Amino acid sequence: MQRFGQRNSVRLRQTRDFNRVYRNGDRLYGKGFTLIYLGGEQKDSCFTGSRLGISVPKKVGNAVQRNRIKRIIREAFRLHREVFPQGSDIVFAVRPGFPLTGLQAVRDAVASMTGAEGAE
RNA sequence: CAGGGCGGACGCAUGGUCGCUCCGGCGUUAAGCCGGUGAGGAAAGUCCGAACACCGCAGGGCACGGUGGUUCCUAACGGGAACUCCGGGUAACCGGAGGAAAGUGCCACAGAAAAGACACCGCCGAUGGAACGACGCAGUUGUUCACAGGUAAGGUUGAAAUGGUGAGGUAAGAGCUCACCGCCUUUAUGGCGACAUAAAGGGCAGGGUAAACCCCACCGGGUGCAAAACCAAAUAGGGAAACGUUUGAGGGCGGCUCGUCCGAUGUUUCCGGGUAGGUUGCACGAGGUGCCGGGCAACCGGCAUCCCAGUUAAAUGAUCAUGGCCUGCUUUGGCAGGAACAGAAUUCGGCUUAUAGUCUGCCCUGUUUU
RNA sequence: CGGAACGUGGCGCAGUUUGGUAGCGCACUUGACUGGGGGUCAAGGGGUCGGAGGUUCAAAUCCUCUCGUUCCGA
Repeated sequence: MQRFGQRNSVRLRQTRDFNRVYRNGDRLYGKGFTLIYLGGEQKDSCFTGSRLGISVPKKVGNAVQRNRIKRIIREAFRLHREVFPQGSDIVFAVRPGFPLTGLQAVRDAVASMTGAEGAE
């Protein structure tokens, strides 16, 4: 069985990391969310893999609904990393009216946005 | 059996696989491995009260804010318990609570009047007065007037009208007098107290509103774990020492070693404050469970036993299987669907609000049977 | 974590302090002026005052709880 470890080092935690991605990153607009990513040569981290940050505004729902969205997105990133941009800092910005409730729905939505690079 | 009142408990379970936080162990470090651990009754709202930390502070008063039957519980509270009075309910039970006799304000419309009844329409006009008569010496008496005066019975209103009902009394009336009820005062008894009961007396003053100002009693210093403490980059600035100071470090203009201008603002080292960042604060506590004892109860005491989340762009998840619950279809089997409100953020004690459904204790009322 | 403001016809706002009639502008409807539109004039309709409970004779207004929106400080 293949292991998909995901420690905290693959997540964006610092405010300056978020700001750098927001300022210099490329954006992909999906239904109910936006994907912002910054390529490998621009990020100053020595870490080679991708890092993920999730942003869920308060308008989406109460704390239970926001936590559930974050957990689903994090699980999708862990199990289906091939559909996300490679070697980048990624911010998954959720918008009000986020329609995706299941793990597979998130994976398909991201795969259709990023195109053939991760669709296999 | 039906309806109702007051509570209490639970709020999916078990297992496999892949993951996450923290703790312990192994590993020189790292990568990692093994074991353990991980949301609630409201974690929510942030409406009160405290602990803790920093700042302020001689003492007292004012102002401001809060609380409001009594006694008790508690670290404290606007919380809780028991009791008192009032109101609601057949009842179990539920809800409310200082002062309107210190002062001020307000009470629209309607109504005579909305609070000091010298007021208005009325009623009376006994007594006094006037006019006209009767008998007539004085004077007595009748009628009328409604002048002085008496009165607050009645007056369509209004949410609310100055004790109520009945009788006596009167010119008409009036607690003017009486009976009952209400109210007030005093005394006695019971109770820690709120208050209750009884007796005697007063003839009745004192409309409502304090979630209007206010008065009385009690309480309250401010800010909050992003508090606060410790470690501590980069940049700028501060202090000290050394070097340098018209024998000129350094800088401006200029293409330039020259010229000209400014001129100790300079360099090095050290120190202190302190930002980003990190660590502590930070989970053994007014703690949980059980038993015993005290108390009507809230609660308190003793003994035994347990350790029970600790994140910081913020972990507690995903998926599969089995079982239980509910709903629909179905002859059983079975199939399909559903499972609420809601997520720790320094920590406790309360309050309030949200909540699919399940189980359960005590009590009240009605009906039936015995 | 702490604090503040707002919610009133379809829209934007007064009225809340000091409780008794809910008003203004735009919009809407009808009619007149015009051959018609626009415009003007006249008349009219439309509001559980965010929700629930309470105080009061009476609540948009006072008190308590609650919902939503917006903003501020660390």
